[in-house]
Amino acid sequence: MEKATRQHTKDHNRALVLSTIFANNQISRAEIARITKLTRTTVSSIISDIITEGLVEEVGVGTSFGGKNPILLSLVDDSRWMIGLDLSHNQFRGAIVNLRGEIRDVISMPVEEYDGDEALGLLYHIVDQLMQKVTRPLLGIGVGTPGLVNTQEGVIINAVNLNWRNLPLTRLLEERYNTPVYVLNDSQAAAIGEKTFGEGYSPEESMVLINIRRGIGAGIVINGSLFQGDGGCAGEIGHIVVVKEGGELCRCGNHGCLETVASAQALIKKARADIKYFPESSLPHEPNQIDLPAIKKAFNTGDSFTQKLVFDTAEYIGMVISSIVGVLNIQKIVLLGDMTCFGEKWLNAIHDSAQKYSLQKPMLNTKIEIGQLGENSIILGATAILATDYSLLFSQS
Amino acid sequence: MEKATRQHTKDHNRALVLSTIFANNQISRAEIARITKLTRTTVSSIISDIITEGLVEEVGVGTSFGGKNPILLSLVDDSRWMIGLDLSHNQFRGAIVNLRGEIRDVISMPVEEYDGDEALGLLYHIVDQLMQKVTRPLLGIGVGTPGLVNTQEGVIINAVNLNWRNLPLTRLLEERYNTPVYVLNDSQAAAIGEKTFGEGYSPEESMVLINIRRGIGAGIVINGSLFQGDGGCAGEIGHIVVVKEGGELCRCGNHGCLETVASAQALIKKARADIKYFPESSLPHEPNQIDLPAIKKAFNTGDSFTQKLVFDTAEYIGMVISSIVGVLNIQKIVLLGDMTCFGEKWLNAIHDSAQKYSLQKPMLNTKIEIGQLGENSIILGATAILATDYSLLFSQS
DNA sequence: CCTTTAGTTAGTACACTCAACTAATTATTC
DNA sequence: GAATAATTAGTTGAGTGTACTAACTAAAGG
Repeated sequence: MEKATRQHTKDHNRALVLSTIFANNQISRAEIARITKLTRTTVSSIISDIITEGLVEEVGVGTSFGGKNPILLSLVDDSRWMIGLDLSHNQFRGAIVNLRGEIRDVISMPVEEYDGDEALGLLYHIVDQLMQKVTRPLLGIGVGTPGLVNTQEGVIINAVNLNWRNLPLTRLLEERYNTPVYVLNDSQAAAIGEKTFGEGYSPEESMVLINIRRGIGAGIVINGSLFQGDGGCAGEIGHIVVVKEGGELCRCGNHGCLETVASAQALIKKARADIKYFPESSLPHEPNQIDLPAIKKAFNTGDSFTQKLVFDTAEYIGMVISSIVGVLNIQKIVLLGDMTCFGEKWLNAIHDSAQKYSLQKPMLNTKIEIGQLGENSIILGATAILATDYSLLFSQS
Repeated sequence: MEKATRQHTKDHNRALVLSTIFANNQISRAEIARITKLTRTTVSSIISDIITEGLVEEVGVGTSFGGKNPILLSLVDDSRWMIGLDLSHNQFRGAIVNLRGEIRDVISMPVEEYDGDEALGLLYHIVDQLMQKVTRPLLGIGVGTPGLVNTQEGVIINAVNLNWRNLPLTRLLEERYNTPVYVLNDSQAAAIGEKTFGEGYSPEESMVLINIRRGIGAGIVINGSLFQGDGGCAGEIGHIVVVKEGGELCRCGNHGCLETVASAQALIKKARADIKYFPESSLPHEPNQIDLPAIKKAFNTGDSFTQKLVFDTAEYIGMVISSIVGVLNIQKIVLLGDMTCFGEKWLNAIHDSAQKYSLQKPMLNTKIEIGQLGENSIILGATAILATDYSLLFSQS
């Protein structure tokens, strides 16, 4: 617990006003006062400050309801820019993003052959290029990376694919670019991204985002803020054992992890291995030709072999969701990643499975959905953590 | 988000000072100022207020380290009392508790034949009696009850054993006794109790308490405060399905829930059913004579049939813990309830199982322990939620 | 012309801070 | 061992910043 001062009060109320403007495209001072319960005086004073800082502007006059017309205020979307990085795919992607989560520029570069220092060099290269295109005040750099991350200290503890261990990425980037840096696990970033820039989330809501690609990870938002756990690896659900006996060996050393049965890679592997027993299947019969698009196509044509495989993944994902809901009773689960290409049917199968393995009551009110931001969620989440750190917005003027 | 005012600042700093005094048996104003980083002036002013309110008193003079002797302050343990109720056993237990969690009076009454309104009457009866013995200012009444609870609205949604449905207990008790009332699920209360009055917990820590008796429930403390989930039933882990195929029917309607294989009742049932196949076992061979003490005795003598049964429960509990740790990466798990009578061996078996079913890394730093407060944890937790609601402490004077 | 709403201005309240004070003790010096 | 300096504890009174109140102007509707 930290002591409270006037400054905290002020920062809090400024953040309150700013988030109210953020949530309402156009809004008057009086309306903000009604929503926040601050007095009109206080709101006017805060608005005057943030107009000076260029964050907000007067954009017109609203309609009167029996009195003077309100002056409408609006966020200046491009008054600050941020750089967001997504390191979790075959390509590194970097983007310039504004306060509304609109992407102003993107660079992506394949990383497949690189790892270790080379990968870091590629990262620098991308940021160097983006930096040259930054013509507005920069809030900072946000990074979403695979692997275990200690966000507080800004260290990537272990990113297997990139061969990074104990990489102090925050310090490296802050020294090189002299701007605030946040490093987040990719699934955690995606969760924050969906929550901040997706539709229909209230600020204090809890939600869990499950990111299913090669690996499987989750980002957990509790009462509106990211929960990272005592060791920073909350959400590492890919290695929960779901096949109790005879499970396949996982890269983590255990057998029967969720990743071995429900990831995109596991699905492809299983399809390639079993296709020879199902000559009637509409999947390509040459294992090397089986990839996710092929599986999707066969799935959509109703091929029963493929459907069985896909629904099996849904069964396991549903099991883990039932655990999550049983433990946390969080009523909003968002799914992301390649596997979401199987759409509604897959989603319903997951819901049925989750229902099957858990108490009816909590599950009835639980909504399982597919993420709204698609491939951008990680980049947007990495920057969202900057945009919602109002101290960054206030220190610049 | 709510607006911030001076009052919030003041309340916050008062709570900060008070919790500092709470955490240090005897402490001077100057030391509080150093710890909290408030100025000595501010600390003195706050102390003056809370001395007037009787919460704190000057208890002596400390040793000087080259200057004026500090005046030592101490919490007046009995300056406020609370009433705590534990409804989760065969007996209702009610107690008068002081600010240090010391029990000043206890009443317990068997509830076995009662349910519904009769049980409520019994509850009133206990509180009536306790109320007569309350000779200090009362902070309020805290209730730990089995079943699903909506704490915000103070409604017991469903307590099967007591046959309560949508019982607005908070309102009923507040109207009857005209004092603040909190109603919590029993496992949640126990978690708060352990955290507040147990040794070795830091205020902002996360922990999960797993309560294993007839049923199994968990209380989840995240960043120092109770997390109840969107529907108030976070921690309902007893009905996570752990036996995927051929599991026994659970009272919830599903098959293979954790409760059906790892609760005290499940253990007894299994022992009674299987004893006939193990004539060499040292357990009583008459099923009706098998109860928990008997099982404990056989377990401690090294009876292999009994050990197998007990370790099987540990295996399942470990599985669920592995899910919890995988999802939340919380490094402190506390176990409570009848089953803790199997001690270290059982605990180690749980740890081994959890290790087996989860990523090594997060689990290595996870500590699984047995609760420190024993049967009092629910009562103490129900009152802890009152004692740490500093607004209650401040509104009285 | 009255009422209502938006927004501003001037002054107030209050919680924390600062600087300077008193009080009491230890350490140092002669 | 007495005088002095230095340090620590705690208080006092003035000062500061932030939100609030009340009263104002401006502009619209009825």
